Amino acid sequence: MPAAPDADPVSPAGASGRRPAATRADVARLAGVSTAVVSYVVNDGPRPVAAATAARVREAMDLLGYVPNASARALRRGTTELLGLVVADPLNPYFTEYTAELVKAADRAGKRLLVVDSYHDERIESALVDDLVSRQVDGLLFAGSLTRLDRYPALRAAGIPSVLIDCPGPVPGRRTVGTDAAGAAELLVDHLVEHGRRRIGLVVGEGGFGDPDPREQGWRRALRAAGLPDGPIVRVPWNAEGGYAGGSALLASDPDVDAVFASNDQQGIGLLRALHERGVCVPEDVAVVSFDGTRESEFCWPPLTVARQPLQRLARAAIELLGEPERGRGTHRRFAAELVRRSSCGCTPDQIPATRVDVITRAHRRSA
Amino acid sequence: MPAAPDADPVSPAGASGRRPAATRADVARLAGVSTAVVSYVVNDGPRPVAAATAARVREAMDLLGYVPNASARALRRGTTELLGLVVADPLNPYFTEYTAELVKAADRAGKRLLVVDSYHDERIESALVDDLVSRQVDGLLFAGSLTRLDRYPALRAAGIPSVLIDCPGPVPGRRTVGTDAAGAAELLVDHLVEHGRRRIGLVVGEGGFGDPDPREQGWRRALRAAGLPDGPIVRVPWNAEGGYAGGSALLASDPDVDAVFASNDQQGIGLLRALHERGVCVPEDVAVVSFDGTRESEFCWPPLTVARQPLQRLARAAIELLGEPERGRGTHRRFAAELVRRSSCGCTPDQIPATRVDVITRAHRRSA
DNA sequence: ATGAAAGCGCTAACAT
DNA sequence: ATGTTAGCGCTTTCAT
Repeated sequence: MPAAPDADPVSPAGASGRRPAATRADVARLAGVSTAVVSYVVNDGPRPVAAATAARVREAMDLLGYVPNASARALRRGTTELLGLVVADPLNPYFTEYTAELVKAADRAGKRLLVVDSYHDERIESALVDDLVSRQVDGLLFAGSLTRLDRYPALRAAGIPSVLIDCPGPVPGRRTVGTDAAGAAELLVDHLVEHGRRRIGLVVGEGGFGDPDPREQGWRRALRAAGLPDGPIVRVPWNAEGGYAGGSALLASDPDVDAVFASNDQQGIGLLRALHERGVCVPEDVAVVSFDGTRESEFCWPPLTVARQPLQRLARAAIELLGEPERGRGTHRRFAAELVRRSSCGCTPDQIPATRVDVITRAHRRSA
Repeated sequence: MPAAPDADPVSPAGASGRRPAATRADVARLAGVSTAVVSYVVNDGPRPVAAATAARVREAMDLLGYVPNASARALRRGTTELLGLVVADPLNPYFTEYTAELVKAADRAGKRLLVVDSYHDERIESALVDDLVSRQVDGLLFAGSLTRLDRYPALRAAGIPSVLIDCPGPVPGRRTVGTDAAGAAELLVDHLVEHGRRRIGLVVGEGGFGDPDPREQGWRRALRAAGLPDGPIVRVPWNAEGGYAGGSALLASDPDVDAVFASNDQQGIGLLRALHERGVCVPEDVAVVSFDGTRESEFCWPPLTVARQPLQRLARAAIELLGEPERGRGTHRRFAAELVRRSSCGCTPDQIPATRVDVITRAHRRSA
């Protein structure tokens, strides 16, 4: 006799009218065990199961194409293995690269990341946080904004831990991770000084962390230490358009500028364009350095000398911090940026360590 | 006397030992109604509730800081309002920009996006898909790989719809959306021909869609139509390093090349760097164009002339497609790319429409 | 307009 | 080592 349409155990239904997914009870019935045993097999505990029984259960699961229902499990266990990430500026490659590292770091901890974009809009952010809380995320990460916890009573009430992941300094009562931005600025400005630059401008973002932003503090401190006067400052948005506008303004206001520190890569890249369009040579006429060290900084022209943020370590620290017990006074994990010499600062090829593309070139020469 | 730290009714528990979250039953009790009524209020249906009663319920919810439990709701309703997105190449800005648009488009449909990165690894992808199925996602989006459905029986068995979102052409039995890549290549090569370029090379990726990749088909077709011989081809990875290596190879093998079409922006950007390092002027000596039109293509130097993919429309189409009833033969939604003239092709300023930065510059001049 | 209650799939305490 | 079962929070049918 012809098999019923449902005979194929793996994809038992046609395109339409598929039969309901197998549950734990179906598996138990087919394997001739109780539902508890199936649970023990699926979760590898908490009770032991005889090897032969476990094998029968696994066979039944395969046969039925059984997939556990995460909603039911979450309801029962009270944990979703889900983390929320709220990104204020999802267009900035710094944050997308950071996000990729967070996805990896979460994965290592067996968690999935629910990414949500707020575009710096408090109302959007608020609705999104409510949704994440409702979805019972085990933790919340905030990127690119100093989200105030008291705006989200639901978060606090649910006792969901949260971390500010792009935070140059500690915040009382909060868990924070970040790169020492002031130190990075000093590193960069010192380097420009070593190259003999004397009139070093600053392009900085609007509404950063603290006032003045640590990047500005570091820039100023390094200038003082070198016995140099403050260079011109311009405050613009944290993006390439901002850097472009800032570069134009700087050039117009102070023709003697011989170097500029851009507070993030995007501003640095916009700045580069402003310089190119005016026929200003980089680094001969004006040296440029920036903070972040995203991939784009390596492939613009000329390649940007940067203070690179250690994204992998930041991401892992952020995930770790979520798991740690609450400490009333807050916890800050600070990382140092690393100076990456490329050519925009005035370094010559012999001063620049080999990069990925150099390796490519060499490999190509060999094979040619 | 100082208020106890716990006095705030909204976050009633201290940092530790917080009390369990309020449930629907708590709200019902406080409002003096049944749990069903609370449901009706929360969901605005399916049964009507008297205005006064609804107000009482809402008050009780506020008082208790009640947040619905999405896991319980999902368990009961069988839908999570969650979509999965599997990204093969999360480092490519094209996909991160696409992802941001998908997040927005999903949001419009009241859904959240669970983003997961496969890094082109089938084993990782497989584990990730299983997890997403287990989490009961309402649909699955695959970016950057032609994932074969038959590798995921669980997906099929669960009847979860999926869409290939970066697909230049139809695939039998699948839902797909994509830009007409062959048409985009023609658009670009035609444009180079108009600029008088005669020896137009191609940098293309490895293992694209079909064989040859539509970009190569379009490039060849446009050359034939112009009565030009095929230019040199080089096959390299779909990233900046690939474009760099490809550019180096092209230049070495064929010194007469006067233009190159790069199959994506990243390759175009790497190519630009190879050209710069060799002192080749763009566009004077070699014109460059690429396919994608990511933000980075606008801010590299010189700005790249590109065929831009309509990401917002693609993203919306992808989300829509998930909601449509299954059609056995598959559905493909194709979009045309748009030619964006910038300077890398040889267009002069008067041939280039105003861009964002021009507007910035003008605004700056006015205010100066 | 509202209430009572079954049951979604799973886990784990308590049986045996 | 394995079975039984209560109950997680919610939706919705069926009463009233």
